Amino acid sequence: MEIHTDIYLGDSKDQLARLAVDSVDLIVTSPPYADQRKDTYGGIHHDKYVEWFLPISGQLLRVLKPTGTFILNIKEKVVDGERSTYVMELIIAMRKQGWLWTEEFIWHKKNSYPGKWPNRFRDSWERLLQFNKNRHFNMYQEEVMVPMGDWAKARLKKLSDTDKIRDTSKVGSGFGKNISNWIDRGKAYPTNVLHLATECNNKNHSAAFPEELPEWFIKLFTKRLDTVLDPFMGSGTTLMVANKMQRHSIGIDIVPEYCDMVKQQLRPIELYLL
Amino acid sequence: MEIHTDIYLGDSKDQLARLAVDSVDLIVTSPPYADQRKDTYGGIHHDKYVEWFLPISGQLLRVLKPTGTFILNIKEKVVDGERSTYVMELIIAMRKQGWLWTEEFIWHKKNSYPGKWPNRFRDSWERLLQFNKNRHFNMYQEEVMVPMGDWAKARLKKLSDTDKIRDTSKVGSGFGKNISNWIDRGKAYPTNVLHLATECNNKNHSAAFPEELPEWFIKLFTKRLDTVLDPFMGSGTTLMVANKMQRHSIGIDIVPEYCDMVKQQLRPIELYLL
DNA sequence: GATTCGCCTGAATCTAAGC
DNA sequence: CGCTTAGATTCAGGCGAAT
Repeated sequence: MEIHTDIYLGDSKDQLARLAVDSVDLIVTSPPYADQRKDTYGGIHHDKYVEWFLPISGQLLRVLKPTGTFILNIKEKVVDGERSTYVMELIIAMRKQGWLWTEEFIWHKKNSYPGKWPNRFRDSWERLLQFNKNRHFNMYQEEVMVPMGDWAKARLKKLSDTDKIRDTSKVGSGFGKNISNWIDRGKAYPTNVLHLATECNNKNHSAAFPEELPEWFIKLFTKRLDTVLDPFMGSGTTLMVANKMQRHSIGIDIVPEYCDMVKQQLRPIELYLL
Repeated sequence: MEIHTDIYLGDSKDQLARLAVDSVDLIVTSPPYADQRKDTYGGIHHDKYVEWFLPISGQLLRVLKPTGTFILNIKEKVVDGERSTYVMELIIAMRKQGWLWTEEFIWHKKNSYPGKWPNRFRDSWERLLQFNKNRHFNMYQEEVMVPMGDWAKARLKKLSDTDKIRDTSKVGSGFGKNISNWIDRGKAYPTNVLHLATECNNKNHSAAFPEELPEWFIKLFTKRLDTVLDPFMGSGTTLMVANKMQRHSIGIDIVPEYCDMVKQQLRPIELYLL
């Protein structure tokens, strides 16, 4: 039972063309945002971003399985006192390309970058856009259930009358059944807001992507031996997590140093699994 | 020192035409979302939403002072398995109309509506879009500062050498001065993510708008005797808060019952203030 | 061992100076 | 005068060392 990890060096668009149609279960990636990371990725201007990204998302649409999911981590920065609109335009353009814009998760970065400005607060959230090929896709919700907060215990102690009335009026058998489930497992389904701190350890690469983020989506949208793709691999956080979780993975990056580094880091994990 | 509260019954676009140019300091509103509230507001279809809203935002652009701010609470719902894109299109259209899209705050609704779906989690956030007429606008950041985390107290007990070095190396006199500020106030500036529960004890009006929401923006963007406008008043939460905070306010609603109700509720507040 | 404490830094953004 | 770069401002989580 071997876990494959393939790393391709080169431009995403070109390397993606080498992958087979309908071969990937989940794409999780954080591409270079507009006007950032000039040194490594060239820094795409916000006016050219949609034009730059569409050929890539076209390839992603090709390689993703019909039941698969594409998670895109992105956030527009401030340009000349305004939020840039390229992400809005990208969503609209990707829908025309054939994607379904299924959901937008919020990543609340609890430790956001400090700073003070006369007419703006610190930016402490990013978008996690979910795209799909079909309305029906694989989703394993039970895998990401979270422990209930104290509010649940308090509420369970004594159900108010309106609680009962309101819920039983909507679905005949819903509420009572759920309650028993809650007591059994003490867990609840999460929402579309994720609270995670950015990675803050002193490694060489800038991995502002905490492991919990890909981990959560890999749990939610794949099962063991599925295939995860990150076309902007960077320091390889997504691949590392996929590997640990017994998923096949494919990573692409244009920076040779990143590719080498990820290969280095994967070796010990593979040995450990043997 | 009398606080004015004006309530207009009728269609927003028409009633806004009665207001003077550059007369409002802050607009906070939660218009009917697309495909919702059919019974009271007619239920605007998501394909027609931009077309419906632009004449209203045009009037708002007219009545807002150059230093004023427009906060728009909105969230697209799911239509046929996808998030509707009308909010994205609205942002792009309003920029063409002359608005600056300055910021997007996230309202994290800690107690979101319960429910379970096969390929979707509960939606627990909404957009709070900030629009302005100019890059420079009034913002009173100190009014909404929040208590610092515990780490601050510990840190202030004894400043480490590196703390001083890091900051003094960059700015000659910066850090010592700041530290004293911190001691004085023990507070920090907030971020663009707001954590508020939805109002549970709401009465007749369908839109659950907690008082803390308009309160926060009124503190942040206005001072005493400024004017606050809500062109979709509903149950009048914004006006009530504005009144309590000694701001003039203007409310518009097409539903006579809401206008009557808000007038009723305002009377005791006015008496109290006298 | 459990807890505290200090060090470190992260997709920030504005203003002003430089070219 | 427009574009680019430097300087200034400022929180919170995580990790390792110390108690």
